[in-house]
Amino acid sequence: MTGSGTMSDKTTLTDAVHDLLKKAIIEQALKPGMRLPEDTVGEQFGVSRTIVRHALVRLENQGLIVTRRNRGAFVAEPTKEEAQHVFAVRRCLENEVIRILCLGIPESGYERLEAHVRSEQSVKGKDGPVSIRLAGEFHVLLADLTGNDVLARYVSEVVLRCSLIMSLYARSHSSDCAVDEHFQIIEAIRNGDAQRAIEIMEHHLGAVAGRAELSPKPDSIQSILSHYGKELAH
Amino acid sequence: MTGSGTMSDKTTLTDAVHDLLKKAIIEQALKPGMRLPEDTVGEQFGVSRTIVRHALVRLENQGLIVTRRNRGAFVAEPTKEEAQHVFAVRRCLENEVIRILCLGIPESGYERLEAHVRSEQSVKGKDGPVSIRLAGEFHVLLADLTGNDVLARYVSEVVLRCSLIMSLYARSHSSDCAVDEHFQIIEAIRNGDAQRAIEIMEHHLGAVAGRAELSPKPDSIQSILSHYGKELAH
DNA sequence: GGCAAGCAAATTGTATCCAGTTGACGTAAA
DNA sequence: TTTACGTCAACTGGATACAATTTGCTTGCC
Repeated sequence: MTGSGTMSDKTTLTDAVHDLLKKAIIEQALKPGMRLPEDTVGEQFGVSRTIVRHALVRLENQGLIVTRRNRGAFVAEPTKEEAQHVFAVRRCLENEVIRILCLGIPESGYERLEAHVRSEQSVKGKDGPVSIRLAGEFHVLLADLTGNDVLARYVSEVVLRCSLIMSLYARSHSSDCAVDEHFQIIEAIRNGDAQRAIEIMEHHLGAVAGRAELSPKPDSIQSILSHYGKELAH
Repeated sequence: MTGSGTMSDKTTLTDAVHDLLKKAIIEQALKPGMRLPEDTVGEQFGVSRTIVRHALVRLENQGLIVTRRNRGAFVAEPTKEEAQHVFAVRRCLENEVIRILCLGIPESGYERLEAHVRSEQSVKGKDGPVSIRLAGEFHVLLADLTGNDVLARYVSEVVLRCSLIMSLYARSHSSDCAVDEHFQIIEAIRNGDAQRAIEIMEHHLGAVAGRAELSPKPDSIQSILSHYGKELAH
């Protein structure tokens, strides 16, 4: 994460719990569909339900969990349809990022990018969850470099959701977001060739999405059971 | 009072308060910079601080308010820089919407769009706030028609923020989002000419943004006062 | 007269408490 | 054996109560 320093003095408890849960979800410690009772979570972190609830509200807004009335919170299980929606938005946003970066990039940009990719390489194939998280953070870093906070925030959200999606549907986790392609993206930006940079990014995201088995058909309970429903309807 | 409207049966109280505050902000009943003490708001709506807090968290996530630690919540006052960021993201997202719609649009789509624009016309020049809200909702409706919920949600957010921005910086409210242009957009989509549709949308959003006086320089308190600070520093 | 320290009011941050709802288990009847 | 019903435990939705922090004002000193 960007600011992994001491967070206890400036941020509120809610923020801390929120970050922890987010990380746990991304790193698949909390698997999709898993229940998140407020009591249990609060007990685990040593805070009261109030805090947990606030954190859950935020996570829901980010699409990482879903809540059902009087039932509580569950780690989101995006349908394949929803997953495609997220990927579509991500492509759109990240293309914009590339477009902006090709127009100009802060001095320290390349340094930070390359440093990040190197750190990705260092854990490549070793720690799955951390690898996934770092891969995502590369894209967030790109978005940050645009200087557009709004854009960066949305990119961050969709990248996170993509991580969740990949944990559900990806065939192989270890090689997510091939590091080579990250280098290629940096290079394309350095050359200022927006057209080519976007092509690479599209290919890159396509590869990531392709690693997930997102058949065009949705797989929601409703749509699955809709085929069987007729038998009962008679 | 809880009473204004039948909201209490399906949606949760938090949702109701959230919607009410959102509407109040968009319609400029709550002006940028205005404080939103939890007690006061809760008292006004007849709910406790707990509910208000949840609503505020959501509003903050949507960028409509900002909160400062131990200070409370304030209606957001986007700087001109931030405003440009929002507009940039909006352009990006809405172009994607157009692109998708040009590939295909639900049967009832044109009907709903035209009905909406007609309702826009009916209040044109009469009720400022409502007019602004309807104008925004046209764009949200467009996004909804893509069938991509994630995209629709983000569009909804940036449109809302744009409404807030316009209330801060727009020279003239009444003619926001010229209705004619909305018709043109519908027509372009009907023709399936994505290129031209995007052009129109770009022009349309450009016109909206142009109506706001967004000078390229940021206008944060710091940057403004930095010019005056010298006199005191001597 | 201006500045700093200190006190008091207001407001948020957090915890605890009560009530309403949901799902599950167990029991009884067909 | 299966189905229907009734009870119950667990949990969330919401409200209230307490603690910590900030702010504005007052007071005293330079």
